[in-house]
Amino acid sequence: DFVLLVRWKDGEPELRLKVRRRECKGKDINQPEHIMPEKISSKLGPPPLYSQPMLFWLANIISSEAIKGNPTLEEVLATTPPPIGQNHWVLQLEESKLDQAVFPKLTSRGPKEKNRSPASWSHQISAWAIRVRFPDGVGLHCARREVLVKTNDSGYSVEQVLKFADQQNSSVLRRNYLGTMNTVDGAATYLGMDIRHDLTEDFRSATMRWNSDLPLKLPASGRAELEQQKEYATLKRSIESLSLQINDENTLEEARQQLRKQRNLAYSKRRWLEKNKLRECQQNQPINDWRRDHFLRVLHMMPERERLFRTLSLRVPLRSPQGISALRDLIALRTSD
DNA sequence: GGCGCTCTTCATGCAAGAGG
DNA sequence: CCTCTTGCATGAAGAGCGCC
Repeated sequence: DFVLLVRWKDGEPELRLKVRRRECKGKDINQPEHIMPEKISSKLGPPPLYSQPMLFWLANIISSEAIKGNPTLEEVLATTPPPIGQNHWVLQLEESKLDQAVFPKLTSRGPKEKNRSPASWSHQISAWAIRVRFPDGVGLHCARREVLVKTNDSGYSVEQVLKFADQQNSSVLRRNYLGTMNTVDGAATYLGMDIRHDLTEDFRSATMRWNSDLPLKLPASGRAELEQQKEYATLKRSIESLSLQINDENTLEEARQQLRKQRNLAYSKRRWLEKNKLRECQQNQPINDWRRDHFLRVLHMMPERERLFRTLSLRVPLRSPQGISALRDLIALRTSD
């Protein structure tokens, strides 16, 4: 279930999206629905672009040509709701796209038809965190937990929080998500002072290590150490001997198949050793000056990414020139090879 | 010690990139 | 173009954790 509509908000058109998860917790009835508005703001103005959910949804929707008539970004943003009489206008979706994966598998050649699986998500998110130099990775549920802690603290009823999280039993929320740290400002409450809401956040993230010098590839010293290892050397020799046998003209085709299989196993074993060695190097990497970073040196290689690097952190509305520029870049990245 | 939940590890297969 | 090699998805098993 997927409804995109446009309505007036403070004299300007605003896009709003409602999605219902098709699969959630292994059931297919009573799925939770989530609403995402285009405009999010506070006294300080809007949040940074990267945290505005409609940015990514809109880029996703437009690049997958999901709206009927396949309008451009500019046409979608120019859509205005009816003046009087009706509150909103629902943007019709392309029927054939409704079954398409919202989060498709992405390969180096662009999106694939198939859905991304939850298991691979969990792996990938952790890998992304390592890539942005958190040596310990990040669990899929860390973000969920942070959302639920803050939601629980925002004055909503427990019933609404549970519905939001699609949890049936409040003990799951209390035990597994809210954790041991409560957000009550005990001292201020007792003394009748202003209650603070920013006390626990830093402690929740205090164990997250970050190292700007985290190696993403096995350094030469690590590789040398690895090659000294007996297990690694044995593997290397067995791969070589298997390759010799495979290339031998006298080897029967059936035997060759078997040998290939053996070699593939050896490859993955070797990969596993290399990965472990890399993890070890990452864990032991001392923390150096954070300003020594390679990112700025390779940034120029993809203009879209270079612009996104600058625009995504700006605190501007989605419809601002910078917001539209970010949307265009995301669409370009998502549609190009 | 078992349970429920999640994350990590490990094995496997397939597709695509790299290299000759 | 063919073969070797790598990257990644996938899912089962294991580990860790808190609770009872």
